[in-house]
Amino acid sequence: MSALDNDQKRQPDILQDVARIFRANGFHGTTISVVSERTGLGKSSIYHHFGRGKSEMAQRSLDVVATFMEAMEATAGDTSVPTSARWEAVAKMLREYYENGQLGCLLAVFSLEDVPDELRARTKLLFDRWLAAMTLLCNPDQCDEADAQRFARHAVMMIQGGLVLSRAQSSGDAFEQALAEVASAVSDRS
Amino acid sequence: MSALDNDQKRQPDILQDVARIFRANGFHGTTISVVSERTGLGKSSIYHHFGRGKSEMAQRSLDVVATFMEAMEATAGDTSVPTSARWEAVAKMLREYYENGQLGCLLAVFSLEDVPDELRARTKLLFDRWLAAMTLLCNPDQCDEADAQRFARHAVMMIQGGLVLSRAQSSGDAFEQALAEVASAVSDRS
DNA sequence: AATTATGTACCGATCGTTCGGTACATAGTG
DNA sequence: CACTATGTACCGAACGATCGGTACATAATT
Repeated sequence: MSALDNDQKRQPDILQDVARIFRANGFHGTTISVVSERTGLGKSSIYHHFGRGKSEMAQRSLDVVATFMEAMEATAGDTSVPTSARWEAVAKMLREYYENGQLGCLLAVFSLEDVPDELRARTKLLFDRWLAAMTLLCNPDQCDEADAQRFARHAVMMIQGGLVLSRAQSSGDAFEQALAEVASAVSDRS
Repeated sequence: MSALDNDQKRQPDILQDVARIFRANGFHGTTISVVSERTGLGKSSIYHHFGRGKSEMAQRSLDVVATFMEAMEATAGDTSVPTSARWEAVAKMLREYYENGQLGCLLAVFSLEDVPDELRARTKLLFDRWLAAMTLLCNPDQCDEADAQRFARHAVMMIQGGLVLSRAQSSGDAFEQALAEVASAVSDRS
C-alpha cells in the first residue's frame, strides 16, 4: 500500500456522500457548502469532480440509483430461485439500501420537490424500471400482465409509503411492516 | 358586493396559496419571491400576514393540515354510518385534498426534507393523528387494537406511496389504486 | 384618528459558480 | 540524467444573484 491513496478520498466515496446528502436533504436542501463540509473537500474542489456543478451531482446520484435498480432487476428475475426466496433477496437489498427505513429515497424526494426537467424525467424512468423489476416477482401462471402491474405498483407504493412514515416517526417499524405486507402479497401469487 | 374584496385577496386564500406552494415545492424549494409572485402580494405584504416569516408560513400551513385531520377524524368516527361508507367518505375527502393525486402532501415533504425541529415535531404529531383517525375505520369486534394500528399504518403508507408514485408519473392512477386497496382492506375487517 | 394593508428601498448572509493558483505525480524529450 | 510539459487533485478568494428579513413612508379602511 502506497502512502498516496491512504489519505485521500476516492471518487466513488465522494459520490456516495453526495447521493446520501441528496437523499437526506432533498435537492433544494442540498447546498454546495454542506457537500463541502461532509466530503471534507473545499468548495472549489467539488467542481473538479462534478464539472457541471449541482446538476451533475444530482445526475450522478441517479446513476447510483440506476445501478441499484439493475441489481434488483437481476435478483427479482433470477428464475433459478423460487419466487418467495427471490422476494426475500430483494427485501434484503432494500433493507440495506434504505438502512432499515432510516434513509430516504432519492426518487421520492426528486418526485415531490420541484426539480429541473432533466432530473424529473430520469426520475420517472427509474420508477418505471423499478416497477418492471417488481413484475418479475409475479408467477405468469398465476396472474396476467395487468395483475402483475397492479402488484408492482402495490409493492413500490408500499415501500415508498413505509419510507415516508418511517422518516416521519424516526422509526423503521413502518418500513418493516411495508416489507412484510409485500411479502404476503408475493406468497398470494405464487 | 363592495369594491373591496373584489380586487384584493382574502387572508384564508393567501394561506391556501402558501400551503399549496409548500406542498408542490417543499420547504427549501419555497422561496419568498415565489410566494410573492403566486399570491400577487409584495414582499412586505407577505410579512404583514406572516409576521415571523417563512417559519410562520410553514406552521400555519400545518394548521390547515390539522384542520383537515380533524375533519377526517370526525368522518371516520361517525358511527351512525356503516364502516365501508365511512371509508368512502374519507376517500372522497382525500381525493379532493390531494386533487386526485396530483398535489403532494405537506407532511410527506416536511418528513423527507431536513426541516427545522419545530416543524419536524409537529409533522410527526400530525401523522400520529392521521393514524389514530384511520383506526376508527376498524370494527372493534373484528380486530384488536394491534390489528387496528396495523391497518391504520397500511392505509397511511398506501396513500403516501400512491402520492409519491402519482407525482413521479404525473398520473393519478397509482393514487386511485392505493385508495382501492385500502377500500378492500376496510371491507375485510367489517 | 387609528388601524390595517401595501409599495419602495434596503440589509447582511448565503446561494451556486468561477477564478487564479499550488502541490505533486507521471510522461515525454534532449 | 536533467528538463519540460501534461494531468490530477485540491484550495482560498471572490463573483453576481438570490436568499430571508427589515425600515419606513404611503395609501386604504374603520
